[in-house]
Amino acid sequence: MAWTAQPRRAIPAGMKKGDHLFLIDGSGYIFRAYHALPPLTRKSDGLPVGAVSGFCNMLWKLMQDARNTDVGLVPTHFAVIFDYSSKTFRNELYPEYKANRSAPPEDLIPQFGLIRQATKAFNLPCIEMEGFEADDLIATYCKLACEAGGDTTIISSDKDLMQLVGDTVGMYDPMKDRQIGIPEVIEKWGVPPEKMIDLQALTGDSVDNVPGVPGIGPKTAAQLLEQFGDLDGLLERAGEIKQDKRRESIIANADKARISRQLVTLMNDVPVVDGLDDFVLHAPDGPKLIGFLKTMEFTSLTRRVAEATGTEAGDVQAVAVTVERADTAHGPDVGAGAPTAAPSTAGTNEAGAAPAAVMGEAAKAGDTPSLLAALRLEAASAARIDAGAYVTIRDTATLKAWLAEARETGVVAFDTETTSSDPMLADLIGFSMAIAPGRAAYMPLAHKSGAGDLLGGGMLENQVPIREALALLKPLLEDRSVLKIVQDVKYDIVVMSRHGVDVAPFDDTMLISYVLDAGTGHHTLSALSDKWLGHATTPLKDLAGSGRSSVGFEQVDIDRATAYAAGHADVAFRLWQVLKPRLAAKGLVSVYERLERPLVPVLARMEQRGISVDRQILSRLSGELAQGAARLEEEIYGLVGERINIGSPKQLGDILFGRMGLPGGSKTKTGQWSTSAQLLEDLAAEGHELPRKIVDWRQLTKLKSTYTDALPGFIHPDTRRVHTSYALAATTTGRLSSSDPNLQNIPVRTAEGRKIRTAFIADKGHKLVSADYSQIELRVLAHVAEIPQLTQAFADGADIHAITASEMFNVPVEGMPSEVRRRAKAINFGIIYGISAFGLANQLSIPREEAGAYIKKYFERFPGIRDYIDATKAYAREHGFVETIFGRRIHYPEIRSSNPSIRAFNERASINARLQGTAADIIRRAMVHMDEALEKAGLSARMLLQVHDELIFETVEAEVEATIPVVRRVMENAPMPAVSMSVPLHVDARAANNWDEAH
DNA sequence: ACAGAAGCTTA
DNA sequence: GTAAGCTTCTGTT
Repeated sequence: MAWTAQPRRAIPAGMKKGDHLFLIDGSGYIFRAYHALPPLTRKSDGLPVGAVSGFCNMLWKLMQDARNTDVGLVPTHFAVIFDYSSKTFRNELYPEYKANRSAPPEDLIPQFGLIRQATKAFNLPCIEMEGFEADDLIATYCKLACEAGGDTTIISSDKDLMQLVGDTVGMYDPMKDRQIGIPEVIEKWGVPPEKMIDLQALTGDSVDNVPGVPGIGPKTAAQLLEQFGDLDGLLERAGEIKQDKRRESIIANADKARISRQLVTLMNDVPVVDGLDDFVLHAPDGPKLIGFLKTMEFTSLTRRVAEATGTEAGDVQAVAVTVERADTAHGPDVGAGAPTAAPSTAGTNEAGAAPAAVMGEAAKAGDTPSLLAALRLEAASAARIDAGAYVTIRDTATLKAWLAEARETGVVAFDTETTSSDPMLADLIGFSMAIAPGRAAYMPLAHKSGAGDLLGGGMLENQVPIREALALLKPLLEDRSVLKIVQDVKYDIVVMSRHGVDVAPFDDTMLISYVLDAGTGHHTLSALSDKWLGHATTPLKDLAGSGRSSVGFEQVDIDRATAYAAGHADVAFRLWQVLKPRLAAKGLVSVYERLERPLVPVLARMEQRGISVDRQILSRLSGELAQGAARLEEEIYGLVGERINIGSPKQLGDILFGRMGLPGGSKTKTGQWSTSAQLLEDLAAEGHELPRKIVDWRQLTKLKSTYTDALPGFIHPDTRRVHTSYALAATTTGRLSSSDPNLQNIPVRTAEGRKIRTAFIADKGHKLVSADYSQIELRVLAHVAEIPQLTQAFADGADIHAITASEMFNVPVEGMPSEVRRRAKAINFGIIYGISAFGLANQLSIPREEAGAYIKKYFERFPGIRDYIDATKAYAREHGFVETIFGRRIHYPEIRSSNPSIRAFNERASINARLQGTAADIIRRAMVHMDEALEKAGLSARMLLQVHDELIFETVEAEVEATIPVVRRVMENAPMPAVSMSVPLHVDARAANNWDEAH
């Protein structure tokens, strides 16, 4: 139905019973849309319009939806409410209110004005008032509407507004398509709307700087309000609270709670100028609205509005918009900051060139990558995902039809459903695929009846047999002309590889997101779906339950499994359409193509190979550790006088610093005594017997529980090797991480710990080869900061810490005292970590002033490093990210925080990220090139493990001598040809029967 | 049963 | 001072 069909009210008159007022929290929406939607959607002239696009889509959708909903949700009155300025009457109440709000992001600033213009283009009133927040105006209009007998719906999900919810006032969250009434408020916060004020007064709000009562969160607050009725009752009878800390905190902070209550209470008697009769809804002026939308280049919304209003879009001219530009000429624009030396050839993988028809109808000649990216996003965020529309594939004929269609389009998203999150143990239960947005299917393969007896229930009927299914899938999954889209493809590659299927070529939505947005959150399917599609995926536990009562996916009802699994393929497909063009738009294609995608099969092979671990060695060590720990336990009990739980820092602290009265006890942030190793070591150095024994006990029990006892449990029943799992997208800097088990933190520093490494062994007739980069991060620093002395020292193969000490303290390297070198070494590490006087002082156990003096001295001798640090901070602050020398971006969205410690932390992290991230890129490149180099050299060596700057191989004994030079060459030349470093890289390599001796 | 804190392992 | 993951204890769900 066309919009113009909306019944008009002839005469504007206030409001009457049955009327319905819609109030949009415009300011809240802007910020939410900005953060939820693409960071950098831009119009073709560079104007950032992501939030405006979201706002217009929302407004339009809201009106369409509202018209289709039951009676009572059709608006008769409509207004959009904005904040006027940051200073309000609350600042007089409490000067710190919202004081830690940082300035809006640069690319959001021009959008404030545009959103007001959008509101006017929709023919809607745009309401704001100096000295009051939008929330106060909303409260006031709610009250006016209620008094007039009308209903109100507030378009927002802000908890600050929930206090207004009542019989005639509801809320609606347009992003999650969720109505919020009294039951929803109670469900979310545990209190009815009228108690929200008291709840917020207790919990406070760190974003707005509302203090609240420290230590009281929403759960505790709700429980207290339940018990005491309201805040006043609680404050009066606070003495009755049983928990010591809670009682004390509430008594001590009663004033804060009272001021917080004033701050969060919305004012509902603002002297507003516009009355409700000004809000009577009028039909939009088609040409006026379309003119605006055209100007903003929101093509698909323009088309939809034109259809609905019966306007011919082609007849409408774009209009002028006024923009408060922060700096559109130099903003973080697409294509800027491309890697200086990374080549950007298409590569040999057909996956790089998806068929134009699939990549999008909009990709016509003349369109820029960023325009395509913007169009994709607009379409995706407006689309609805219907889980009821998916198909269940139950026979080979249907499967063949889907496979034929996938081959035709050349692109297919798929996902596997299995029995385990460990791909080496996972059994295939089902397979889902999507060939276009909304066109997805699930093929159950091994679902069982839920009514399982001890034998686990029988296999259900009407499922394609796994062998047949795999035989049909294999040609498609291996077809070089069909691109497979998968979220976290390494998992599926390992699973399919165990069934003899070699998945290629592929795109991985998780990795694309990681390249685009490292540092801005997680890259799981659910997070990406929320962020880009505005679609909440169903948690697995909704289907399979959790904990004790959970069942395997094979027990999940097939209809529900279809909605879930096909939904994943559908979402992956849509995400790919949105995210892939953004790589080109932001100049990040080569990072994805060179550092991410090719590493996936390399890591999949490493994980599948695993490494041999000697059970007997671990078992013997475990016994020794148990004995040592038991002896220490008896000695500790003797000294303490009772059998405390040594593993409980709480009990330990109470005994050591409470009962025994040892000195120097400091506090953790929860107020407990600190019993850190550092502190116990200090006490031991003062001659106390007990702390030494505790430190020793901790070392033994740590080694036992984390390593000697846990590792045997990871030995695979079939391969009899240990298969770790590498995460490609878990760190912000580009490093890998390892888990299940983590083989990147196997002990090495102490003799006791190193024994664990002797259990990692080569097969019979084989050797382990360990090759590690020497000082790679300092070499990267010397290169990027262009420090002549350091570059020269590395070129000479000199002792870098000694050279640093010599420069700083004017002492010759010959005969240098080890203490002098140790301090220089600590400073060098400090630089890599984004040095602070506080941290260096801690590390060296010296006064902060002295540490500060060292740093000052260091910068005098190496002014280039100070310049590098300053330039990095400035760049990060301007752009919100830093880059490695290969163009990898690492984002620091909080770097402009007004909180000095948050800001300083982000500055240090960004300084470190360029160095750590570049080193991570270098070893990634080495790993990508390694297998081919070994094969070319006719060597059978296989890469098994990566530990950040070290690679561990297994090779037949006879080839050890030939392997080491190849490995060194590949690692040392890894930056080439993309980057030619001014500092040589150096790799040490050794071979031995176990990891301890090889390292 | 789960979440957070504390502590410890690595580069 | 950077970047991770795992275990134990503790308090809450």
